[in-house]
Amino acid sequence: MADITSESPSEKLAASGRPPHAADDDRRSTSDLLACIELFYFAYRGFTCEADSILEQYGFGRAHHRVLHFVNRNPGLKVAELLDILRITKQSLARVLKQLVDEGFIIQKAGHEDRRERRLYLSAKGARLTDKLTQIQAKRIEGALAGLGSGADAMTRNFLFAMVAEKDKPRVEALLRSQRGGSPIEESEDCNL
Amino acid sequence: MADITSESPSEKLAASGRPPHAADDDRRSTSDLLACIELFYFAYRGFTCEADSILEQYGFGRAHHRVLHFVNRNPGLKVAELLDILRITKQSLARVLKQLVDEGFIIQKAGHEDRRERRLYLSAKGARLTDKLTQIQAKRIEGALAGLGSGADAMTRNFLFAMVAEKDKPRVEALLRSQRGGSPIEESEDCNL
DNA sequence: CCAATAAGTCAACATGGCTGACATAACGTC
DNA sequence: GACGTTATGTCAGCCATGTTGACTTATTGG
Repeated sequence: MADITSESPSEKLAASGRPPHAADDDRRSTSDLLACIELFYFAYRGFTCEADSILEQYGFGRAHHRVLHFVNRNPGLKVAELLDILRITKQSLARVLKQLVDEGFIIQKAGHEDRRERRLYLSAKGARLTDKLTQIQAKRIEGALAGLGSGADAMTRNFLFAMVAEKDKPRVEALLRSQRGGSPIEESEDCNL
Repeated sequence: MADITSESPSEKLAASGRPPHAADDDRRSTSDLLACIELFYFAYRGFTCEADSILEQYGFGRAHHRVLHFVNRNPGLKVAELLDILRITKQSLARVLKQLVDEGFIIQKAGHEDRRERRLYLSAKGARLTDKLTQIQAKRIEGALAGLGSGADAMTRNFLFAMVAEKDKPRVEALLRSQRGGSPIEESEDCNL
C-alpha cells in the first residue's frame, strides 16, 4: 500500500521537489501534525457516515446511536450513568431516549434495589439495529487495521485512549474494563459511577 | 505506561477472572473492535474540546474552526472548493463565513483570472486565532504519540487515512499532498478540485 | 414525616445542518 | 451585444441536538 500520509524526506523530495530543510524537524514535523488534525476530522466523518445513513432510515440520528451503543455495552445502565458518559443534559437525553423507548428499541425497568432507578436494556429489536450499526463500524475499523502491520491494533487503541480528555480517562477506562471484564456494570461493586 | 486498552489473554484473566475462550478470536477480537468504536468517540471529543472552549470565547463554534483551518491550510481557497471539502451546503457555510469575514478573521479577494471567484485568506487576526487552535490540537496529538513507540506517527496517520470514507479519499489525498507539497492550491495546475 | 435523590417534563433558546427560491456579477459564446 | 452558464450571496423556514431554568413525581432513608 502506498503510504500516502508519511513525510519521509525522500518522499517529500519526490512528491514536491522541495528539499527538506532543518526547520521542518521541530520535534515532530508540524506538517505531519497538521496532517493528523485534518485526518482526524475526515476519519471521524468516515467512521460515522455509514451508520448515519442506516439510522436515517429509522428516523434516528447520531444521538440515538450513542444511546443504543452504550446501553448495548452496559445492559442495565442507569439514566444518570448514561448522562455522565455522554456529558449531555437530561433534557437532551430525554428527547432521544423517549423515542427509543416509545418505538420499542430500549426497555426501561425499575431497579430492584432502588426502584427510583430506571435500568436501560435493549429489546430484541434494539439489539438487531445496534448490531447492524456496530458491525458496519467494526468492519471499517478492521479494514483500516488490516492494511497496517502487526501491533497496529494495540497501538491504535493506545493512541485513541491517549487522545481522550484527561477528565474523561477514568470513566473511559472503567467502561473498557467493565466491558472486557465481563461483570455487567449493574452488578459490580466498584464501578458504580 | 499501563496498557489500558489491550486485551491480551493474560490481562483478561487477571482483570476479570474470566478465562479466554476460542470464540473471542473471530479474526480480530470483537471486544477489541468495540473498544475501538467507543474510543474513537471519546478520542474525538477529547480532540475537539479544548479548541471548542477557545472558540466559545470568540462566539464561534466548530463550524467556524473548520473554515479557519482549511483556509489556513489552503490560502486562496475558493468558496466552491471549501464547500466540497466540508460537504455542507453553501447556505450553511455562508452563515459562518459571513461572521468570520465581518469580524475580520477572513479576507475575501476576487480571483485575478476569474473575478467571480472569491479567494479566501486569513487576516493576521485570523491567523493568530487559527494558530492558537492548531497548537492546542497539535500538542494533544503530539502528547498522544509521545507515549507510543517509534513508528506510531506514521501508523496513526495511515490508520486515520484508512478510516476516511472511500469517496473522500481522493480529495483528502490531494489536500495532504498540496499542503506538504508546498505549491499553494490556487497555483497548482492539477489540483483544481 | 421529611429531606434528598432519580427521573421525567415543559418552555425557550442556540448552533449548525438542510431545502427551495431567487439575485447579482462575471464569463464565454454565438 | 444578447444570452446562457457559472460562482457566489441571500432570504425564509425546517430539523436535530445541544443548552438553561423551573417544576413534578416517585422513592428512599434517616
